Amino acid sequence: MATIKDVAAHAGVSFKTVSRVINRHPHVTDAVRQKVLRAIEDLDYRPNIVARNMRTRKTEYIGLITDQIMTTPFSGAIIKGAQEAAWTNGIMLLTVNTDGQPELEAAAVNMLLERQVAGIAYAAMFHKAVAPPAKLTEAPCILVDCFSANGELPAIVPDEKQGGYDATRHLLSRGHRRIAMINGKRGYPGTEGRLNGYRKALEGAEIDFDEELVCFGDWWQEDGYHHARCLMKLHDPPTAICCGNDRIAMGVYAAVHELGARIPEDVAVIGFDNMEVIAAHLRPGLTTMALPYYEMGQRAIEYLTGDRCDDLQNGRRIELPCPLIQREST
Amino acid sequence: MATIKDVAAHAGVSFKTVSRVINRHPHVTDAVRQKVLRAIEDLDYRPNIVARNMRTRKTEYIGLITDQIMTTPFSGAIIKGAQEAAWTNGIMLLTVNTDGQPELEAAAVNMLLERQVAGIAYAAMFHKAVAPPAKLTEAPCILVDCFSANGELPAIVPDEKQGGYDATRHLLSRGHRRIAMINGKRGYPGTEGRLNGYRKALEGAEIDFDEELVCFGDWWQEDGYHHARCLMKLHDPPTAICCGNDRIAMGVYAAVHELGARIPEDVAVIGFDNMEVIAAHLRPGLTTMALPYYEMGQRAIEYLTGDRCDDLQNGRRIELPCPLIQREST
DNA sequence: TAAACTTTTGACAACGTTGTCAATTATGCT
DNA sequence: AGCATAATTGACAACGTTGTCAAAAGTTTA
Repeated sequence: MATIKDVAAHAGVSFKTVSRVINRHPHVTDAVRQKVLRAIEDLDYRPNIVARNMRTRKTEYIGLITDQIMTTPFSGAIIKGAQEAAWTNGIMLLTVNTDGQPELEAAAVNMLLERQVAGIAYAAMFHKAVAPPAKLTEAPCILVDCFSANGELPAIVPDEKQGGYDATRHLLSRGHRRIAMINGKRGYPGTEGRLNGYRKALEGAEIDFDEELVCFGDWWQEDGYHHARCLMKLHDPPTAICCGNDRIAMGVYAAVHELGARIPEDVAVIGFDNMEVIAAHLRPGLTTMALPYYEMGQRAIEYLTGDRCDDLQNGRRIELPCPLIQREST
Repeated sequence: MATIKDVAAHAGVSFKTVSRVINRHPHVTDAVRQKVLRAIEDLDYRPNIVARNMRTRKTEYIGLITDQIMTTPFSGAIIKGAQEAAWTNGIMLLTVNTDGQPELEAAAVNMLLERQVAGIAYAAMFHKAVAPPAKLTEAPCILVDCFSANGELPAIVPDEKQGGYDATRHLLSRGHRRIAMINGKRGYPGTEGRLNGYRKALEGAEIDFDEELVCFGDWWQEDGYHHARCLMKLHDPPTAICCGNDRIAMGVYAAVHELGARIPEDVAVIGFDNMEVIAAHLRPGLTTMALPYYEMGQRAIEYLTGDRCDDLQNGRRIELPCPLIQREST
C-alpha cells in the first residue's frame, strides 16, 4: 500500500504538502493541489487511519456495549440508530455483546479503552437500573435504555410515564371510561412509569382509579390471556385494555376472541413496544406505544460526538417520548 | 494515560523490557517481570492498541458489511455468530449497514480499508447473487449468505437443496405421500435449491412429481393463505405442505383453520427459516428448517482469521446444512 | 580458568501520519 | 523600488509501540 511519502515523491512535493491536501488545509496552491490529487489517484493512495489516530492521539471509534440487544429483535433499533448517527459523523461503532456477564463487560470496557475509543455507550435490552463496570467512566460515556442506581451517569431512557399517559388519553378520547391495565412486573421502571401515566390520565378525566382493573404479571402472552379472561368476567368489565407490551396484547386477543367478543367494537386494546412481527400481524392490527429505541441509539452517539450536549450534563437523564402507533384495535 | 515509558521509569527498567513483559516474551527474569507487572498495576497502565497496530502494520479489526441485516430480526444471527467468533479470537468487528446502496457500499469498503482491517465479510439478508464493490478484494474477504455472479469470491451459503430434501424426507417418514410445496419466487437460490431437494426426496421415495402440488409466489403470509386454499380444494388434496418460509406457513395455518381442518392431523405443515416469533408462537408450534445464520457468521470470521481455511479456497463455496427444528405441526 | 555458549537487557530505528516552526515565495502598500 | 505582510512550502520532531541488533551478564564446557 502506497504511503503519503510515495505520493509526495510521485507528485514532486514534500510529504507534508500531501498531508495538507488530504486534510484540506487552506494554504495550498491550486496547481500543487491538482498535482497531488493526481498522484493520489495514480497510486490509489488511501490514508492510513491507524497512523493518523496514533499521531492525533484520538480515534473515530465509539464503543457500544449491549447486554443482549444483538440477540433480540426489537431493541436492535438502538444499534441501528447508533450506527446511522455514527455513520453520518464519520464514526465507526465497536459493538460488543456481553449477555450481561459482568466479567465480559469489564473485559469489553478494557478492550475499548485500549483501542482509544472516543466514547462508550452502554445499552440495555429493556429499561432498568444497571451497575456498569467502574472503568466505564474512563472514557466519555452514556447509558442507553438504562440508568445507574446512584444516578451519577448521564442516561437516555424512554419516557414511560408519558407513554402510559398518552395511551390512556388515547383510549379516553375514544370515549372509553372503563379502562383496564394489564401491566408487567412491579418495580420495573416501565411498569411503574406507565402505571403513573395511566393514573394521571384518569385523574385528568376525573375517573376514579379502580384497583380491580389493574393487574400485574410477567410480560408474556399467557399473562395477557389469563388476566384478560378475569377482567372480561368482571361484573362491570372494561371496554378498553391497556397492555404492558405487545405480547400481553397478543394474549388478550386470544382471550377476547375466545369469549366471543370483538376488537375494537367490544373491547379496545392498546399495546406497548410496537414489535413489528406481532403488532402489524395481529388482526385487527394492534394500536401500540412504540419505544424510542432508534432515537435513543441516535441521541447517544450524538451526545458522545458532542453534537448534542445541550440538554444533557453529567448526572442528568433525558427521557424520549414514546409515540402512539395507531392501528385498528382502538 | 500512562505509556510504556512511564511504566519503565517506575519499574526502573528500559521500556523495551516492559514491552517484552506485555507481549509475554520468554527471555525475561521472573524478578524483573514482577517488578514490571507491579508498575503496570500501580500506574493502571493499558497498552495503546493504536500504536501497536501502527507499528506491526496490522490490526485486529474485521469489517462486516451487511445490506439490511441490522434492521431485520432473523438474519441478525449472522452478526451474532460473527461477533462471538470475533470475540473469542480477540477481534473487534466493524459493522456497516449499507441498505444495499452501491455508493454506500463502496464508501464502507473504503472506510474499512483505510482502517487497515484484517479482512472483510460481506453478508446479505437472504441468499442471493451479489456484485460487491471491486475494492472489496483489496483485503481478504468472504461472502456470507450470498455469492458473486462469476463465482470468483469465496462464499458461505446455506445448503438449500439439503434443506428441501430433509424437509421432504421428514414428511415422507411421517407417512405422507402427497406432499405439496408452496415455494417462494422463481429464480432465487432458496426457491430453486429447495425445489431440487424436494424433487430428489420424492424421487428417492418413488413418488411421481405432480406439478399441481407445487406453487410459487412471494414470501408473504397472503401467498401462503391463497395457495393453501387452492391446494386444499384440489380433487386429491395434499396431506402435507412444505412452505418456502415461516410467513407462508402462517398463511397456510390461517387457510387450513378456516377450512375447518386440523394441523397436523389433517395436514402437516413445515416451514423454512425458523423465525422464532412466528414458528414458536403459532399453535401448534411450527416444525421448520432453520437457516444456519449463526454458523455462517461464525465460519466467516473463522475463515478470515485463518482458523479454518481448510475447506475453503478462493472461488470455492461452502454450503452449511439447514437443521430441522421439530415442533408440533408435523 | 578461559572460551564458547545462552540468556537477559537496552539503545535506537521504524511504522505513517500530523504539529511546529522556520524558510521561501508571492502580494500589497508607500 | 523597497519594505512589510501574507501565503505557501518544507525540514524535522513526535505520537506509543515493536523489531533489530548489540552489549552485558550468566552458564556451561573443555
